[in-house]
Amino acid sequence: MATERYNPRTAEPKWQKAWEEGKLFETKNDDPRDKYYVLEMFPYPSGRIHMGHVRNYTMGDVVARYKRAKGFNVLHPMGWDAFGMPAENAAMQNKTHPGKWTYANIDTMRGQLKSMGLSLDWSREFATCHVDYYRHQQAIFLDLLDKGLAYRGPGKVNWDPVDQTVLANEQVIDGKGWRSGADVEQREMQVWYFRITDFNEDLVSALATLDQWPEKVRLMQANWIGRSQGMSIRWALNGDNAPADETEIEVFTTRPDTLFGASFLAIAADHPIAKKLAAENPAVAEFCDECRRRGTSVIEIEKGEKFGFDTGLTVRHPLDPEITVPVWIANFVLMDYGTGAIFGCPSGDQRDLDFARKYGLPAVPVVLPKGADAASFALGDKAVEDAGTMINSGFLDGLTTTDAFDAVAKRLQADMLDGRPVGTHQIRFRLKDWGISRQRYWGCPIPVIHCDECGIVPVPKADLPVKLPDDVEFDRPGNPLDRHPTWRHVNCPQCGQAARRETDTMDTFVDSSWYFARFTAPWADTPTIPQAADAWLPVDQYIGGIEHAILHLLYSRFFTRAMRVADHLDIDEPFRGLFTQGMVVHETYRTKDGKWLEPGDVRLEGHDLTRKAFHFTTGEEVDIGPLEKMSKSKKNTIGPEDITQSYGADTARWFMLSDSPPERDVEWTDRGAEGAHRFIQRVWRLVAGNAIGVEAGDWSDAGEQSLGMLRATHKTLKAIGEDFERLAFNKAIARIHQLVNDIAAPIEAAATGAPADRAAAHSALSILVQLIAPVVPHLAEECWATLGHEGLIAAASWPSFDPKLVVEDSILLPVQINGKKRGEISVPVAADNATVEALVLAEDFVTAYLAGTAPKKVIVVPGRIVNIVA
RNA sequence: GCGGAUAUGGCGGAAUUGGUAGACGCGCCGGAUUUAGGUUCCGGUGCCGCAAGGCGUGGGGGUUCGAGUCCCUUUAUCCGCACCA
Repeated sequence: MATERYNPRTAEPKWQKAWEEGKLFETKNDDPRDKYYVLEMFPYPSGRIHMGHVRNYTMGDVVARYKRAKGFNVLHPMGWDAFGMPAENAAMQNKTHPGKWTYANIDTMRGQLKSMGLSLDWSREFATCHVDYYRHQQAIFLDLLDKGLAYRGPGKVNWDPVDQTVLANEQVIDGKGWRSGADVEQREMQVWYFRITDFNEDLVSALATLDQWPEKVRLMQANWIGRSQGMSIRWALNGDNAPADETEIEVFTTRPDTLFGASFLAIAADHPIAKKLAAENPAVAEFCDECRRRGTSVIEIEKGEKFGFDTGLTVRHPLDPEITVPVWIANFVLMDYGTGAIFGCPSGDQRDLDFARKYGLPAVPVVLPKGADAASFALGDKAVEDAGTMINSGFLDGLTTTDAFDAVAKRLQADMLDGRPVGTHQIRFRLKDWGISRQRYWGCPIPVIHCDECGIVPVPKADLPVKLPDDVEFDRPGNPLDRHPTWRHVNCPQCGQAARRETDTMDTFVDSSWYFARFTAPWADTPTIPQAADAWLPVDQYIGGIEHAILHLLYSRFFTRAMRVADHLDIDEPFRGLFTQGMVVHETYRTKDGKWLEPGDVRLEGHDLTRKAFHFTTGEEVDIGPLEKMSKSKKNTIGPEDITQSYGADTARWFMLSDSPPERDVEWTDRGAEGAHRFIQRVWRLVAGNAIGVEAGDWSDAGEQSLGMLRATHKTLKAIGEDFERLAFNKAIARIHQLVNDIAAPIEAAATGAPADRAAAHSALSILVQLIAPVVPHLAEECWATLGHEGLIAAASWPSFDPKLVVEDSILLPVQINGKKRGEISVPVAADNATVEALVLAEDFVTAYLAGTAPKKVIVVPGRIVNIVA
């Protein structure tokens, strides 16, 4: 009798209901078992769940279900990173309120996630845009203000002069405002900062403790924080034409050894001296404005043309006052880095060399590269950035670059300028303080009040929350909080005089910098319950996209430290294990006139190289484009419901983890999804088709074929546990395929055999179902019940492998002759090298090769390989 | 520009530490069953060659008994760069 096909459309909702009614995934804080906290980066409620989410949350769910089966008290929560710009854009476009749009999206997406069968604790769900969340964030802000970790200072923003609004970098397209098209200006204003640089040394050194983070991410963070050792050197300005009160320019350098190669000083357009010069000289002002117009993002500056302006000022060389060096303003020098001034050494730095060549500044070689001839060496188009021997450098000549560094340091620390050393050793960081002010509505209001009498006054904690007003309009650009008729007008909490609320809201990265702590006690009327946070944290396994490798993860690490200062928790690092998963990509389709088409609009014909695409309705031939991250703009998205409705959530889950290693991109293909579904049906046939014959029992008397089947099963069980621990899902899935291939025939034979064989088949099938349960939980429940097990598999313990069943007594060793495989030999596992060597040399194919000559050497790698050098 | 990564059959990929390259899946070819098709089952499938055999992990060079893996060099592609989340 043919087994009926497994029907996910009826099975999946049934088991989801059973889990929910049994409250299987609701986690208690007072559970005595060991904790395990698995967290996926929570989603921004953009509208619908996409395949990237499915992949991310499936990975987390496999870990959660596996760890739960292993006996841990697992915390696996879900929430919404719900503040942000897209909600305001939607509000402008659709004449709705950002909150309404956001909460509607959350409802949709929650439903989609639930249909995925994720083992989430929904009782801890929250959205960061809800006042019950952001009121606590305001409390934390006040604590940080109190501890000196939040402050207000000058900052630069993109200003759209037509829309009269601040723009995000994303909203600046080729230097123009995205809506107005106006040239964007850089404007300085007072903004709020978090003092992340207070922790820069710790943030970089503690990276060494994060041994369960990808090496790549740790490196990216270290480079981002950018610790560098060097010297701060003061250059005395030559007096006659220097601006008032300016006597020197301080420069930070990591290469004081190349000081004799200095041919100019370059300062940033925002350097105080440049500003003073600009105030007097329109040509300087024009040049500085031009620098600001070119944009300030690193990428624009580094890629763009380097240009400079000769100020006419000169400075005296710190090692030889006879030498004077001109001072330029240059667009590639940033006020944010170091001191906002550099000394240009054309021979030792490619950028400086290009600059010197462009403006006819001298370029004298000071480092002789290793192996170069001193007499003939000349500087070409390439600067010498590597170590070497000093030349043309006065008292440094002949020293190595390292020794020259020390010699210069010694000298400059002894030399005095205005009673202070000319040079001092310094450690500098590239990391800047975190600017958190956003001139937007849909964010957490910064809880301070500006009073003409008292200055900046924190909102008293008793007055929290500072709630966002609901009655706002998005009919024009700018921050609705600024033009709200009443919201900003309050009395000063200190003096009672009329005062103004801060209308800046916080960067949404603040919201996501502590949500993982909030999940440990989301009901608390304080930001955290410190005991709960300390018990659950750090997150044991955090999973998310590599795009967050720097900002979100660094901010969270900072926030954890800041919250410790404010006594909200007491841990070192927020995330013990980190995994960064790859994207889900899909082919793109465009008509000949360049319009994007959805996969559903396209009909594919042919195979591989001959493959062509045609527009479904017009029949027009369509260009098949490259694999791209699924995105609305390129219309190459596949929604999870497309799959769940036809194949079920398990198919989507299985496919998302198949084939591609989880850290790499995976391509969504219909064929792949079909393959995943085929496998699900295959497992169902194997289980349901044999369920009548098998039953639990003693299999110790089972036949050799049945025991072989159990050996294969237990070996796989052992290996899969290791795969899941390492998040090697693709390998686990390959192994499960292999196992099903191996045991399908023995199962069928055993199911109609002796009681011991039928018991063996029952045992093997039960283990197989448990192995797939973390990935395809609905199918596993259906199979589990069909095999006659009581209770839900979601609540069952992970099986343990039988050590007797995973060892072999003989092993097949490959035999190489001169490094080429020529045959195999079966040897006892216990055999020593001499025995193996003797056995190998007696083999026919070996003696035939050697033809009577003695081998030069025989290498036996126990358990691995034998190589004969003839 | 700076920083980071990747490269293996027709395709996605596997190969714990330097030890059988191509597991597993997709696709394709052949067969069986059913047949309206799909499904299902069995066999084959790196390349060249009739075969013996040879060649094969982006290219070039090196270390080693042995290299996808280590070293040098080179090419191509991808990602991040501080107000997108």
